Amino acid sequence: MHALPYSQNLQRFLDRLSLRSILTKEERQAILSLPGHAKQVEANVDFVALGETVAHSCLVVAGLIGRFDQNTNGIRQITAIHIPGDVADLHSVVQPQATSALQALSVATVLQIPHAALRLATAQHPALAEILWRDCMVDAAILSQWVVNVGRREAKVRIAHLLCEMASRLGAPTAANAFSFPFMVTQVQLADATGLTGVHVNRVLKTLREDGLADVRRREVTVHDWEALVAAGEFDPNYLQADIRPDERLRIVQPA
Amino acid sequence: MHALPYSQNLQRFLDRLSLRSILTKEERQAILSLPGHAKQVEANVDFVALGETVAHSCLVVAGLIGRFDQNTNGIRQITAIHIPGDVADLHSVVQPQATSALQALSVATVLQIPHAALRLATAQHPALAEILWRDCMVDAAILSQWVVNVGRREAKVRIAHLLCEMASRLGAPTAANAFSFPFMVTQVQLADATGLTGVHVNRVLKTLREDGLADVRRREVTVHDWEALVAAGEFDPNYLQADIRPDERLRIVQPA
DNA sequence: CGCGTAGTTGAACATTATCAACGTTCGTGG
DNA sequence: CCACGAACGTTGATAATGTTCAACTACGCG
Repeated sequence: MHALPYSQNLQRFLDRLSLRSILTKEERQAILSLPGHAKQVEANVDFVALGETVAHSCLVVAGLIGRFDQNTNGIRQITAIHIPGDVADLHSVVQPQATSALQALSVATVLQIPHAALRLATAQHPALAEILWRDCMVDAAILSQWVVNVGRREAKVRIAHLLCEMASRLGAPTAANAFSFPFMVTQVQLADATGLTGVHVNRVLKTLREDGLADVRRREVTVHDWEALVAAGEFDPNYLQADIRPDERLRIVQPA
Repeated sequence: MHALPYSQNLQRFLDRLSLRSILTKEERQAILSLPGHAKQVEANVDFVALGETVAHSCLVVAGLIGRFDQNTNGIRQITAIHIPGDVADLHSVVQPQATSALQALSVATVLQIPHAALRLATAQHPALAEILWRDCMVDAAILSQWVVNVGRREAKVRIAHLLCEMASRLGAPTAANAFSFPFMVTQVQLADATGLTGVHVNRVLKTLREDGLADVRRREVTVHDWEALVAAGEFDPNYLQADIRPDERLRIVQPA
């Protein structure tokens, strides 16, 4: 993994927070000063296990991190995909007993930030509690959409929706209607995220390709017609809360 | 609706918070002193609409409140069911623009608590921010299980799981293996919560009845064999985080 | 007693799963 | 740099699960 300068990893997290919250200079500095221990995590290995009590949260530095649950037959369901800049289990600060496992979708790097440091930061800067809380709620809004995706959309729509969501979150779509972006997941992982089987995902991807919407292969998504893909995926990016204007960004505790 | 003494509504919310957090006397008092405006909400009418910016959160006093999303065909998906004592949209304190609609499942009463009051309380008692944040994360853990339910379980298991979850959250299961509890939802709402059709829910409920597991009729669930229902629903109550021992309850900001 | 909502049932159909085989790509060590 | 094995992707045939449509029944409320 290309090692970014240490502070740059935290900068991405700060950027994410700043999308929805206003931070003072001191609060920004507190985020950027968080300590952390970089760790490489292998694909298909839990680095946080179900039921485990953790003492740090994992900032995604590179790669993708999935949140995994399963039914009693061991059939898996991915309930969240975290991208660089996300803290995959920020919720563990207030709820350290894991209710899902965490796994890299392909080899990834995370920065383990001790809860103690996050707690200290929120104690010194009370507004940070609300800012981190808000960050968790963005993930909850995404999760809510996943319920709809898996519960009330057909296979093709589900996959198109997931592709749209990931493209948007990764900041891939530009003015152009066609573009491509790396997406390091297998078809089976795509199936686990959409509640389908690997075989069926394969067939759906084929039709997306044949319809000229998008080509998903070799861990890369090539969108040929973004508008059409958005329509096929019934995608309305509003729930991502990613385009909140600066004057709409929230601040509950007023700066001193 | 039988009008509880006003403070008793907030007491149930405080009870819920106290299940997972330790509150000081002052913090308890701050919760109990929250102002609110009681409001009766009709079934099948959004009292919070998608995209609306709200200025208060709704504590459920009586009845059940559903969080509704839908696909572009208008087919609905219920992503959460809130019971008395829950604040259905506590997240709106930090994210006031609604990403789902709220509706009563049958006529219900809510207490609208102004965000301003909640903000003031958290400003005066910083630990409340973490306590409310934690409360939201309990709902997120439930939401995560709903993704699994809808994505990776068969119809009968889904419905059994939902019944188990609601029974547990309502505090219905006792030492006895058979009991009953009111559950004011229609079969179609059950379908919207599980990602099925009303017709299929009807058939599944019939088999649950024939198998001697549970009888769901006339807005009342009669569990005949709790253990068997738990097995049929692949239900592991751990994710509810409802049985955290007092010494495991969290407190980040230490009392002064 | 009549009307609207909710629940029930059957038959035909659609979507997705399952099973099984085969093809392709990628990474590793010789 | 090539060969090999393992993981990943592709395809067809068949089966299971749940949907749709349509009709009919039961219940609650005025």
